[in-house]
Amino acid sequence: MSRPLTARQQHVFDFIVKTMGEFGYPPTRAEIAKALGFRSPNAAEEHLRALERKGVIRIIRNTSRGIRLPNQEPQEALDSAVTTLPAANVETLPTGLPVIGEVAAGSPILAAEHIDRYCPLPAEYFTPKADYLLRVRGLSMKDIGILEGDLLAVHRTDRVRDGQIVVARLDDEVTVKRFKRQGHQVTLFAENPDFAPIEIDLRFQPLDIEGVGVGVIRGGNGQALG
Amino acid sequence: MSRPLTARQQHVFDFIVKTMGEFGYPPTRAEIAKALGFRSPNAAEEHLRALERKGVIRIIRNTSRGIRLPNQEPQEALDSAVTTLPAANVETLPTGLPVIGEVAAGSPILAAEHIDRYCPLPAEYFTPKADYLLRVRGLSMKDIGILEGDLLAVHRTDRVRDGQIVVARLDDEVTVKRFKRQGHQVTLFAENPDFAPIEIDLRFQPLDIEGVGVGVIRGGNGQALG
DNA sequence: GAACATACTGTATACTTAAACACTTATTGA
DNA sequence: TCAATAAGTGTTTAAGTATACAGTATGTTC
Repeated sequence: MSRPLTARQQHVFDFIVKTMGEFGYPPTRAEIAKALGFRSPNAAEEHLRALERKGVIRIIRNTSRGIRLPNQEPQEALDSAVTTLPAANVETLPTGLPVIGEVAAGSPILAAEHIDRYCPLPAEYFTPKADYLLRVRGLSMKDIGILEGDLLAVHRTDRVRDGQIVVARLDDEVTVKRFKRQGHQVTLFAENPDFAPIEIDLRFQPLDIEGVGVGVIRGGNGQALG
Repeated sequence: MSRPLTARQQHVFDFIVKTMGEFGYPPTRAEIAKALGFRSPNAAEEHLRALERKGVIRIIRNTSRGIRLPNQEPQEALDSAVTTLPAANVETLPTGLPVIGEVAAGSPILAAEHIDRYCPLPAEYFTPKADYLLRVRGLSMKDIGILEGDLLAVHRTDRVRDGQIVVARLDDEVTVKRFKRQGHQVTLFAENPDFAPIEIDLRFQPLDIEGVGVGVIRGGNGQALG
């Protein structure tokens, strides 16, 4: 661990947290300066650099309000907002896990029109909890028993570990693979000798991790087994 | 209340929610345009105006990333949503499907002492309906995606057709195989080259068919996927 | 058939913001 | 006492961003 924050750095950090809680987005340098009484936005800039060096925030370069708190987990609250909001908009009150079919390019997985139906299984049946069921296309994961048409239970997160089965978005296509990372280099392994691993250099190619696989369901849609 | 969102407006809204969950701050007009495939940031601007008119977001004027979700407000609402949903499920789901672990020699499958627990899924989720879930031992069916530890949903019947996945009792052992019959001769095929088919002559050897496989569930008992 | 909303393309402009550079002052530890 | 760190002021600039204005096309409603 690095050194603790100075009193002034703590003030800046507290203001960031307070702003994000109050407004839903981080402050600018100018806003920090005004709140803390600095006459120059550069004072805020240098405080942010110090906070980043000490690991309590992350700065996204050249991005307005590009401040992230790695410690905080807004994932849960916002995730449930995703799943409850469509329910509020739609007249029906579906229970259970949404089943996601085809995912159109450029659109988020949980968009309402992707939802085929609901599977009457509580999210907590799986650990960590499942957020949706993704209908699997292709046989690239057949060697670990994930076949065409299966429903993959997915827990939404972008924090994944080596060896996990991940749902990733690559060139706007959603794919299921085994994840491995070495520095900038990510390898997505199929579990089928007919499919080559996919290599991604995170510096040049974007990779969105949609979640990790936490379960599989086959059958139940009228289709025969085998 | 105002009119519901159009499909496209829902896409934009979903992207905002996703971005806030993923990065901790809302997107810019340009980021929305890029994600949704617009060539002009003005398309995003006008969608944001529409979303604000319909009350699902609030726009802070002349502020970068100045988008707020009024729904995101209270921790209470989200917490109660989380806590009430499982409760609703418990009420609606009476018992669910019994999960059968080890089956002792000489005893019927559905004997009470074999029941590990219950899976909160209605029998009718599968077709034909499932009567119980059998925990699979061994990898003899791995080529059709039935692995060690999986739960095989079983419909109780002794009328089976060629090619079906059956639960059979052979020498008081319960086994899962693919069924094929020619006159007196029954062949039980494994789906794994390491296992040889089992030949049974019904005139000399008893074969009890316990049921047919109608589905598979993996995960959900705390075990990791993959 | 006119009026209106949705859903965009394309361009332009002014404000917002991040971030570099130059410099000052005080405090701390070697 | 020297060097490093913290905590600033003040200015500048390029990039990021919101937002207005002018169109086009396609539906839906009265």
